[in-house]
Amino acid sequence: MNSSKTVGLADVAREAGVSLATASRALNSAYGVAATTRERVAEVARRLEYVASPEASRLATGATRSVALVVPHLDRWYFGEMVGGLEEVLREAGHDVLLYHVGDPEGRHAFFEHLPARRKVDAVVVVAVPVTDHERRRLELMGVTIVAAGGQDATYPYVSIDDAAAVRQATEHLLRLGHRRIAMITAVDPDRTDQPVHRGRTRGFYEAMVRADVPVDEELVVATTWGGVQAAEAMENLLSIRELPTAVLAHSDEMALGAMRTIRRAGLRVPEDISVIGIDDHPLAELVDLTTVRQPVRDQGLQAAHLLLALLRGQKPNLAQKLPTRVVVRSTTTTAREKQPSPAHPAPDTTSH
Amino acid sequence: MNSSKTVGLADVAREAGVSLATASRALNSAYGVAATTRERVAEVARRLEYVASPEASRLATGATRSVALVVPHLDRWYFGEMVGGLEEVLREAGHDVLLYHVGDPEGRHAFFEHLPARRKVDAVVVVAVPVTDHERRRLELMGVTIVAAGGQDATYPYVSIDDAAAVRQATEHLLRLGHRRIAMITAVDPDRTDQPVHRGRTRGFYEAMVRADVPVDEELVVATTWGGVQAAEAMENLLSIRELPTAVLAHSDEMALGAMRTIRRAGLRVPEDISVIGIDDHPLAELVDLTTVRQPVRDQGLQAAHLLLALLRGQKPNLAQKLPTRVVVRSTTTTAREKQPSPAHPAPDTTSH
DNA sequence: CCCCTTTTCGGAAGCGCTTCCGAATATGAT
DNA sequence: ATCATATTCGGAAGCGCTTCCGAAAAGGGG
Repeated sequence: MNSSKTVGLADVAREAGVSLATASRALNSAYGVAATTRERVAEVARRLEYVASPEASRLATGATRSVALVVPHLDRWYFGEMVGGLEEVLREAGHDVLLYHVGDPEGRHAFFEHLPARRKVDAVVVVAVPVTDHERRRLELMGVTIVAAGGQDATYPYVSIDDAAAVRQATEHLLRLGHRRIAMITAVDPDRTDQPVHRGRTRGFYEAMVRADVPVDEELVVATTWGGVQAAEAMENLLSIRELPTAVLAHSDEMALGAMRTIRRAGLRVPEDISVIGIDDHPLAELVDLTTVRQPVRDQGLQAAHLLLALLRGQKPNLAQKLPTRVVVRSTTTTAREKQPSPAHPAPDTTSH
Repeated sequence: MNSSKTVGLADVAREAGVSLATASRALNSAYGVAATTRERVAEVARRLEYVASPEASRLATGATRSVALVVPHLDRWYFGEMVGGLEEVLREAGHDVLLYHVGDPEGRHAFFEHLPARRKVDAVVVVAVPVTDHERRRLELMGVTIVAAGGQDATYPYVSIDDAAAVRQATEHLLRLGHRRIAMITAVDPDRTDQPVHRGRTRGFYEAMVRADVPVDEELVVATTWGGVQAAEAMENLLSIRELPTAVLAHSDEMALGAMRTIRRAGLRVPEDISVIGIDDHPLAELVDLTTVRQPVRDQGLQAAHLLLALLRGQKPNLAQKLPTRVVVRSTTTTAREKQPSPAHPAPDTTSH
């Protein structure tokens, strides 16, 4: 199966009539080798299709030239997009990208206790995963550079969006349309019991409301985990309130879609009866005409990777980068209706219990 | 930054009072070391938090214990899900997972010409990427085990779904609802000009139609690249046909959503005027109540990984596995209408030019 | 109690590359 | 032409681990 013997540096050196040392220097275009020699060696290497053994050079140099990506989910658009961005610049910079999925609590625990990436990477980027103090300490045991991509984590050099600003933009969009009874479905990370809701995003909402001098009805802000069906359920609660909201702001597009499903099933119309706005600008948001605030996910990945590379090079980059967001108006938001709508069908039974 | 010196095998050996050779054997639980010795070494290793240098052991053994994942997109649900499945079992089996994104033609070319994974992995899994003959030849240069996950490729041991069957199921669902004028929006891979449309899926449609003895109107099958907005445009063409279809079958859920947007913008209703069915059961499909045929994506990843591991172990697993699909009925399909609907607004101008 | 087999372990030779150091040769100034 | 300096290159010592091979120790049978 395996064609012939793999060619090693020794073969190249012999063929080019130089020593191993010179061959190595020539190929790494290091200083101290005559231009003509370098060219000759390079030529031979090309002809022989020589590929350096990464193991050997890593052993010799100590640098692994690879970085670990620690990701909590792979199956959500946000993470795929982020990883895509990271991978692109990392790969172009000649680094290998190792993927570590730390989904559920057990997987998470396993990762931080065993540190499978130990001794294998020069750096790790945690994407949108809030690390506990203990986990941080474990990570540091690896003794490598760490950066955060996305999420709300200031423990490491990071690039993300300004979550508060994003929600503020969404809220202001609704306020501008005349909405006053604005509901918010906040997201909480299921793995992190110590931090009940998404702090930044929630804060942005309150900021915009007080700034506009509109009182917020606490009944209208509900929390749930990320995910459409969870948000759909949360929306049921919202619909069981006496005085319905005229608009709802969800912490993600998936959640917004879930809310819309509940609204429609209750016989209400979007946006005539209730406006809906999400966050992300998920690719499908365009297809369902969802108004949302767009965040540049892929860019966050790209920037985070650049940040990491700069750090690795010993430069002093900007350690805290926030990328801008902006609202994309589509057709799920409109001006606030005047009076309470009467549902065609009553809302699902979610009265009290 | 780096805490103390990393402990090496030599430290463990010294501390345990044995030779390097014995320490190595003890830790790899190889044959030929007394149980008590083994235990003592293990204990010391644990206490010192010893972690073997993967570089060194790889260099010495020749096995890399890592596998490359070659993925054409990272930002689409299907691929994230697939990668998630692969990563899970591969990681549990102690392998590292290297990610290689081969998106556009240049990236693709770069990958197959430079073979960046060369000498770095024991195996590669190509996920849903059809490889050309030339690419196949390049890949083989790596001299490693190869499997395919998803997609329509029989060049390597694979696990995927039966594409023809999936579309047949979708078509039969529509036929059962009384539809006769069924349109299909087929997907074509933009990187593969030599293979115009998705063969399997397209075939399944024709099979179901002839089996039901319903003639297919060639005007009703249109091709486009994967993606919602592309499908939306394709749908515009479909709506400019004199006698409208009563149902449309899209090759993916994203495409189905695109089609729905066009239909609704044309003032027609889904499903009353036109039924829509997709393929995949994208997580958002549930939220928008899209009827679709579900394919087990994550399972394909899991199975593919197991297949790979078996191959690596020298076993003889089933080299061609097809996982079942089934239609999930939601609310975008209903019985065929009797008469031509009259659009509230005329369809967008797509008449001839 | 001796000799032969089995078990346990240490020495040492790599794995394929990088890099320090010094030798050899070339370059330039005087 | 001469000497100091700069350039180019080869020898050799690792990087941290695995594993072959043989020596030493332990076990067993007569």
